[in-house]
Amino acid sequence: MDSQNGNGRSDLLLAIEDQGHRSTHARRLVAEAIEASAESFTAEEICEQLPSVGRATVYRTLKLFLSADALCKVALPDGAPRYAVDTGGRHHHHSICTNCGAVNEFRASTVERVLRALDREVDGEITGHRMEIFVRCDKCLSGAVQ
Amino acid sequence: MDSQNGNGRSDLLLAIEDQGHRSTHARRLVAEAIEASAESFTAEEICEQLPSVGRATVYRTLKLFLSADALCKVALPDGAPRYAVDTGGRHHHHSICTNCGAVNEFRASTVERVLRALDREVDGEITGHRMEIFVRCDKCLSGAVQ
DNA sequence: GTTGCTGCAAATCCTTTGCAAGGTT
DNA sequence: AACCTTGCAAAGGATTTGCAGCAAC
Repeated sequence: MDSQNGNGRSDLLLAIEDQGHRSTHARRLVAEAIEASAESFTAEEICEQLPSVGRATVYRTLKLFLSADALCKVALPDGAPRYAVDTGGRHHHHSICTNCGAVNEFRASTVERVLRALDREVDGEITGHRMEIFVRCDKCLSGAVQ
Repeated sequence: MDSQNGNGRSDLLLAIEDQGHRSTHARRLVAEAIEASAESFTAEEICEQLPSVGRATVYRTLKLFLSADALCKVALPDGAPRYAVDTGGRHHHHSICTNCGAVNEFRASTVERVLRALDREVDGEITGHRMEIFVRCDKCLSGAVQ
């Protein structure tokens, strides 16, 4: 659950530095806000928490984190977009609690197998996919959050 | 592939009539435009084809068709929304050709089986899911469309 | 004649872009 | 110094809403 590495430097920040992007004040603030958020969050929430950072910069920074695979963007059933820290390495999918917004990753080898099987069932050649699972997480089921 | 039933009345229209909605001129026009479209389409395309129908009405009508399960709404990898006629009855998923926009349904019993299996792998209780498969369809593969 | 529907324009939500000023290496 | 980033404000795309007039039942 520790979102900082031993150096006290944000993993998110490191991820984009690795891609040649600069480590700026605004980006550091956004990274910290993200790492302080319990569950998933919206871009707007970051903007509210960081009035000193322009909305455009927040979006640009989120996009950088996304392209560095340090963040993932999911959508609730109604399409409302949410972001969450992405820790897994390889390809994986996400489950989103529709009650509290908690996002979890799961590497479903089964899912990959199915996709391969679908290749025969589907017209054409599969080039990609999107898959999200909506849940009511254990915490919410046990009443921790209404 | 016939989108009209034997009565010459639009299936889309019938679907919302069954839900107690009125059969109006604007709705008839929207239904016809949809049934005349080859592959998937955007709301904006319908608006362009029907200058006499207000944009709000187009969206309201699309929403009605959606809630009657006569239409489906999918999103391309970049998130761009598209609509397509939904003919299948039961729960199913869609494949979308990223080249021509063709949308096909497939009832992947395998997928459902996997979802059931995931119940054990995922934290909490599964309440829903979203799954889209992106393809390059046979027609596009064979060069029919660049 | 009710009640539902329509078009219009304005509003909303999420996000991007142009640009001049300022920050980072 | 050279180039990247920033904040602001405006633009954008998709969709919704308020509302007065009109249409379907």
